[in-house]
Amino acid sequence: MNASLPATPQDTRDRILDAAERLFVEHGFDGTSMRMITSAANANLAAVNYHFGSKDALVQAVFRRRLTALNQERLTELDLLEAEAGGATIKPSRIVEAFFGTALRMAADTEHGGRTFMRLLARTYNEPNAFVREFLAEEYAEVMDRFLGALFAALPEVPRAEILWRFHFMTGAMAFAISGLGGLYELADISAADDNPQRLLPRLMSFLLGGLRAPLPDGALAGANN
Amino acid sequence: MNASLPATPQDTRDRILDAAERLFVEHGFDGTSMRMITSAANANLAAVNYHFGSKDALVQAVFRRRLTALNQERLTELDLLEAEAGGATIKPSRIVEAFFGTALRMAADTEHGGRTFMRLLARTYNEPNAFVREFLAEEYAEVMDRFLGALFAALPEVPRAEILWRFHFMTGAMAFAISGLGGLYELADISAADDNPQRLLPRLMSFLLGGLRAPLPDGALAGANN
DNA sequence: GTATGATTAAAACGAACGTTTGATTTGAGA
DNA sequence: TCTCAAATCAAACGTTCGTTTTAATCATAC
Repeated sequence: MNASLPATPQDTRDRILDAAERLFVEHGFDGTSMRMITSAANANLAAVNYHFGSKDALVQAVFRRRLTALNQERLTELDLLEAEAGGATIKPSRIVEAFFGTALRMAADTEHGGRTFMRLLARTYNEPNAFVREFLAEEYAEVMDRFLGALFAALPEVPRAEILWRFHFMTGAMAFAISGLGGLYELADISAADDNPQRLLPRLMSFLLGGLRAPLPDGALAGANN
Repeated sequence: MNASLPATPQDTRDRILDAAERLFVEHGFDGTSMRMITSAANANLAAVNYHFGSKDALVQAVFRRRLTALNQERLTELDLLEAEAGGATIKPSRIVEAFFGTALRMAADTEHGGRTFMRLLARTYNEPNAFVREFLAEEYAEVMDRFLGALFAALPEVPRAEILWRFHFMTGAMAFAISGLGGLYELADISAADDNPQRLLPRLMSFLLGGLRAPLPDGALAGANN
């Protein structure tokens, strides 16, 4: 009678993670209750606390499941770039592509939930929840250190503060790129939207590199700690 | 004994709005309870429902208090630009400055709560809460229409889809600029941070204009609905 | 076949939520 | 001074929250 049958324990865990991921994007962490999650996952209410311990631990598990792999992929790509350069300077565009390209490629994967997860990640950058921020800061620490270091080395003539901020701006553009054009553009000739996900990466990359290479603001070189 | 005394009715309303604004930034809408708000505002628990009707209505009031004025200022600046140009094309940089400059100038005002509000606004762009999204879409409708139309006219050779997306990317960069460097940059030579709010606007503007003027991605001109 | 450990199920826990009620206090005009 | 509407207050409403408990069920090795 049932198509998928009693569901092995591993199944339940994964169904909960999938349901939570999707609901967190839609309603946020606080706006998603345990009952919403478990009923969407066809699991008992107590299943979350049994498998994960608490709601907070579930949130962490949702991130860890994919974020660790994403950041590992980023580090691997950077390793390749540095090995390839062999001590010589790396083109900044390659570094930017390694960081933001991996994210957008994962966001383009609608089959295995990559898109859902990246949308969650994008909207979590500005999450006020304290323990989520701390958790993400820890997960990102090494990646940020490596990529910013690589950009500092690739752009020795640019003050580090400018690079830091521009990387932050680029992250904001990426987050919005992944979130998609919201409901704010409906009046403005929606026919022009063209939200083909295939074109999103080259679109974003052009913008990011244009911003990164832009002339420095007045006074950026005067007395800056380079 | 009391410094500010029994508090006139108008005071209570404003104290509630101020407290809510601040707490929403810190904990989000769902993470901020009526009891947190009223106790932070030195008001009775029932005061919110008395003055505003409901928690949702309070959220709307928090936005309306400042957002309407901000968007009005944006429209006025655009009116000036168009009158000044008198039918001729307007420099895109002027349009970008009119939209994002007003926001960042409000964000630089720490005295009258402008900074707090803009941080709230920035982190609300990705808010999943349905009724907040609808409310913001309505508040922004005219502004988006006018500014995108102005950019379309100022950049007639650029496909509208590209302009639309780049405006979206710029908004993301602005949102992150206002939110500030989070806890993600602590490992990477925090001494280089230099978060002087005076320098934020020129920094962001250089980046935005660089991104807006960047070469179009391959295929952007081929068969695009310009 | 039965013992065993892992998983699911149903029910209840106290706490916190947004909201409402009804009484009390306040302050300005008649 | 009295009046009355506006504002504040303490208390309680019913609901939902995350979590815990206890029993039933399952798979598997002996």
